[in-house]
Amino acid sequence: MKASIKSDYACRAVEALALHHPDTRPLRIEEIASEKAIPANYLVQILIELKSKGLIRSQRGKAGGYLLAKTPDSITVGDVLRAVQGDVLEFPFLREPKCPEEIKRVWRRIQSAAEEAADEITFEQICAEANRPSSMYYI
Amino acid sequence: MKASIKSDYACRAVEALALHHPDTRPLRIEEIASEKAIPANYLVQILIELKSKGLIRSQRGKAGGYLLAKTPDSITVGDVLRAVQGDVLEFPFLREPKCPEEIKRVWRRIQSAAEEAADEITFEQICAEANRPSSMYYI
DNA sequence: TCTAAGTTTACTAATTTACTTAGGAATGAA
DNA sequence: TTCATTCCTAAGTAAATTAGTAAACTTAGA
Repeated sequence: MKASIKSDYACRAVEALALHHPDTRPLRIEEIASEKAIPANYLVQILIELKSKGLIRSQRGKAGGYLLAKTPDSITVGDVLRAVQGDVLEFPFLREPKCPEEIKRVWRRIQSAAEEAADEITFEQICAEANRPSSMYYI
Repeated sequence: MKASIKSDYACRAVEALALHHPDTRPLRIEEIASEKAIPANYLVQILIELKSKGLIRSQRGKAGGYLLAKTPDSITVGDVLRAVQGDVLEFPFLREPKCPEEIKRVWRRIQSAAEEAADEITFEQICAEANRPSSMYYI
């Protein structure tokens, strides 16, 4: 099971918007892209998906750009992963009748563990860590 | 993050060997393949990987086949996933310097949650569930 | 020495990933 | 109303991965 860089880009982008919050000036794609080292044309597609899931909102035209649609404490990593992937962790063979039931239960347990971990982390927490010197973790 | 069917096949194969345990007659690839509905030629490659990681062992020649190399209670789902994939859950961008540290911490938390869940499940437990009628789960 | 098993390597079609490109549509200012 | 600036949408694509298939080889027992 390998995570795609798309999830990483999505979280970095939401982090950028969360760090900008509650400023009401929209952030342009180019600003997010250069700040977070994400290819701008790829980022567009990710932002569209995040928008369609109601996590962020956009403003067109001059002085346009992106803003969070909710407060950073009400957006979790799980929300972002579900927006850009189907699920936090997907097990396509859960719908496969040939997969034994006791093995399906294994996959569901791992799926729940990952999902619960992702749903516990909000972007408010991530922003707090970003603003804190890293040396604090070693005290 | 989508799990590949290879992981599923690997767990089904180890389950077959665990259910057969402690019988010392080796199980042939064809037996495992037909019992667990896995393409035999693909299963070969998976069994080789499990063998190279020391989870199962093989016997060549006539009356050859596969056996567990350890007892079912000492093999976890995590062991099998690490054998056929690099890791239970892989985040390639953890080695990417452009990924912010606070985001890396997010991935590590999800990774740990999935890994701990996978390491808690042994094949002895899976065999016990396989031998139990499914209706027991609803009592 | 025959034969039934595992072993190894190579090949491949289909899909997914991580983009790029090109143009269209909205917004606000001149 | 025109124009620059922004987001929006669709299509295309090279590279990698997935999920196999196939063929030749090795080993061990009868």
